[in-house]
Amino acid sequence: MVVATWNVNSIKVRKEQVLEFLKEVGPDLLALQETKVKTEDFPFKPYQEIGYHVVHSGGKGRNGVALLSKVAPKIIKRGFENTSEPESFPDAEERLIGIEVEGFGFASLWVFSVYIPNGGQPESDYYYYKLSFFWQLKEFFEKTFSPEDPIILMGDFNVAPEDKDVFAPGLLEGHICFTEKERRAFFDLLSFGFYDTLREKYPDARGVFTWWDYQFGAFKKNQGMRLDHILITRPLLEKLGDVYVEKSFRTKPKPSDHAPLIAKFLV
DNA sequence: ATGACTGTCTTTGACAGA
Repeated sequence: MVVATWNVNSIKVRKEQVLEFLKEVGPDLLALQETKVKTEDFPFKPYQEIGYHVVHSGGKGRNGVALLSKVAPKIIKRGFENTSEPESFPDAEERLIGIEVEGFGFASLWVFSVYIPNGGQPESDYYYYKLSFFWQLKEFFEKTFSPEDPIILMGDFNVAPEDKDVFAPGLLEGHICFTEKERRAFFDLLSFGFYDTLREKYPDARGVFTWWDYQFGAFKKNQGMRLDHILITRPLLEKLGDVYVEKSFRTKPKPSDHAPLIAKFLV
């Protein structure tokens, strides 16, 4: 089983690149974020034609999450369910989508694509919305699942968890996506029972990033951040193979500012 | 000159992204 996550920064602009990725890498499951389209405008057809089931949840011009799967989804979930204050997260349906599939040795495997809010300026209202989104997401998993359930939660978390996840920790301290509160919120989510696949395989690796600013020649200098993550529960951990960033898609003409992150499992 | 950002819509500038 091969799974991948990719913030495409507009599916309209990246439609062909996603098709190319599916043909080259052939993931069983692909999570997309920032599709930036209403569901009726999502280009389902090219992906369905090469054998993928596609579910999408999004709004006009911003946000938007999708899952592409070789296996047909049994159940689809959009946004938060069973949480204490779902009305406080009006855009949750554009930021979280999940499917239940059967296969890869699992009677029930849940797969989620998530796009955590960026947060704007640290300490702003939007920043606290981002932190609350993390807490609500954890509560969603606590109320809906057990850490013994096979779950893959992947997407753009807009947090670089540790110093080794950014190119210049001193320079970026206090910068959005790298503040202490955001990093705590990320690890609090992990405490549900999630494992960060990249760190399980490469605990000490430096310079492994998934996002590079479009400005300042950042990609060329590998001045990036590790903001995209594939999280898994324990039943999947023992089957984890390699995890890597497919940087080639950041070098193509008109790239997304994020590169795909891929995890392979021995099932 | 060895760098220059890229999407979207309320579109020809503002704004969000990170």
